[in-house]
Amino acid sequence: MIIEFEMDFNSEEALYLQLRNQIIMGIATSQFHEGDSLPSVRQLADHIGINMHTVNKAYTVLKQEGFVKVDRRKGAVIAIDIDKMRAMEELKKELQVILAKSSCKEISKAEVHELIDEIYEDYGGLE
Amino acid sequence: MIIEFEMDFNSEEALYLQLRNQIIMGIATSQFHEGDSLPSVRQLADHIGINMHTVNKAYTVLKQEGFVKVDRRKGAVIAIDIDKMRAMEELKKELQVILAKSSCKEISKAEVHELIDEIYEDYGGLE
DNA sequence: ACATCTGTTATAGCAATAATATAACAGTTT
DNA sequence: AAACTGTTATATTATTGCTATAACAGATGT
Repeated sequence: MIIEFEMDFNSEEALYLQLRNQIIMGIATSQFHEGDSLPSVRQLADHIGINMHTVNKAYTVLKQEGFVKVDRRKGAVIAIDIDKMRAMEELKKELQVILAKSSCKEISKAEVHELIDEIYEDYGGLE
Repeated sequence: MIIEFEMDFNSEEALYLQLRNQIIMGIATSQFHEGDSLPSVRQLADHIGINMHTVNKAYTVLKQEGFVKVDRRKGAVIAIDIDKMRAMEELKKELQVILAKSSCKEISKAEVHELIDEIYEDYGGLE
């Protein structure tokens, strides 16, 4: 299975974070499932034309954040560690800044809700 | 008017971004109003014990993002430029990553909505 | 007028981060 | 044995964050 990752080399966002984000969104959109193996660091690095260590850093972060476990045999395997409390706290902290910005720009609560629904449609999670 | 900013010098988050975020949240929570002047870069820098240029960078970013206009006489003045289209696009892009994370951690759509309402209570914006 | 405040600009230095390039090591698979 | 896996180590380059001085031009208060 080869997945297309789209790197923006002109972005301010670090390459390893772009990769991390796309993998997380890939899990949320069911492109990756629990137990799936991600490509090896060398394979993926060659494929998208970046350094091995940059991919490795993305995998290490994903491990740290509880999205994958890395196995010497199978490489990085999707394995979600659900620490919901921690996730809720992070979510709240991130939303506080983002919503403050939105509120200042006169985006209504209803509009935010609509946007949430729209995005959550693609994420096949719970209701 | 002196406002207390709480800097975390051990945080990974850059000081100028911490300051930017607290000012934006200050606007959202009506601690600052349109037309209010922020402290001068030197005053604020001395007050919180950081360099003048770090404060200046926060102000410059806030100007860039349309939250303040800086006047040679009055310093940095709260002046919100409402580019709603742009704000909506940014919001969507930021939410996509955050909600993907949340979805993976089994945070339901309903729980996100509750959190939004909770946060928006403090932001005296539109309904 | 003079001193003091404002933002702005320039230059420099230091530390940390991002990304790359090799290289080697220890397991696993074929 | 050869080819793959993640892991670790070292080194280099570029960029960023933060600090430190210093100076300039415009506005303000006495």
